Amino acid sequence: MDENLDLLCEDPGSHSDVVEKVRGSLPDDDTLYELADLFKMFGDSTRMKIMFVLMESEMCVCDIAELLGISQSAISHQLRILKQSKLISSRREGKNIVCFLADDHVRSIIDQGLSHVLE
Amino acid sequence: MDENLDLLCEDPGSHSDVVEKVRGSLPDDDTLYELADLFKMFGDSTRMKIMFVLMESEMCVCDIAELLGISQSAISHQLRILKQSKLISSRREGKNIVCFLADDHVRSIIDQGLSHVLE
DNA sequence: CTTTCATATGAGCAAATGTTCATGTGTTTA
DNA sequence: TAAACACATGAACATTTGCTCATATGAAAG
Repeated sequence: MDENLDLLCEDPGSHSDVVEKVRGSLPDDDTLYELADLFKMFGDSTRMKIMFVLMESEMCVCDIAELLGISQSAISHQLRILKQSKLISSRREGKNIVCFLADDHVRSIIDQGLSHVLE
Repeated sequence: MDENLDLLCEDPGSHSDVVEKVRGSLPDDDTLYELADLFKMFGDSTRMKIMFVLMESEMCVCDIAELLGISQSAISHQLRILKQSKLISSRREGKNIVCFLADDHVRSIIDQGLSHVLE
């Protein structure tokens, strides 16, 4: 038995065809880091809450802060990061800065995550 | 102009209908934290690489380590975390532990991320 | 049973992360 | 122009995170 095993860890120099094939199929490093950085945005509960709120309606900073019960400063810091990642945009409207989702991918990414979490 | 503005930050007690409506539409806290924890798994480049590899083929730990040029210990630590999140499973096969994706959502989540990153 | 190979794991450490606090910037209103 | 409001930002701090190094476990081969 086990004659079709091609994973040969004892031989570090010449690995199996499978390993070489997989090596060639990996995305380049830039793409990989960009991708990880993107998902990092969804990996914090404060940012997650902000995006959930903005999925329902655009909203100014202080309303987001009070709705979520998080300090205005904390919200502002996180909004800065989300804007850098091009996930959120904003416009000035009188005294307020109104924030909104900048990318429809946000919805589909969160939905994919939800369908995993909700079994 | 601006007569339809219903964001009233000066009045902290009674906020607009929109804010109240959004508050009711937010998922419960447990779901939110689970979701953030899920995306946290995709937010590290090492774990991302591991999942990319396993999207192509199941593979034992030492092959993953050598293929990615990352220490066996580091890989093992990350695999532990990924298994806790039910994203990866493994089975023993002789001396080796063969790892594989435990959930098809992994593919769809990564694909959604990729379509954002690749414009 | 002893050795070897594959993997797991704990301690320690450096770097990244998220918050608070204080203060700065910019816009509106008095 | 001065005061008030909305938001941004930097420093400081505590926590989390991901790695290395050393060592433990566990199956398999001799």
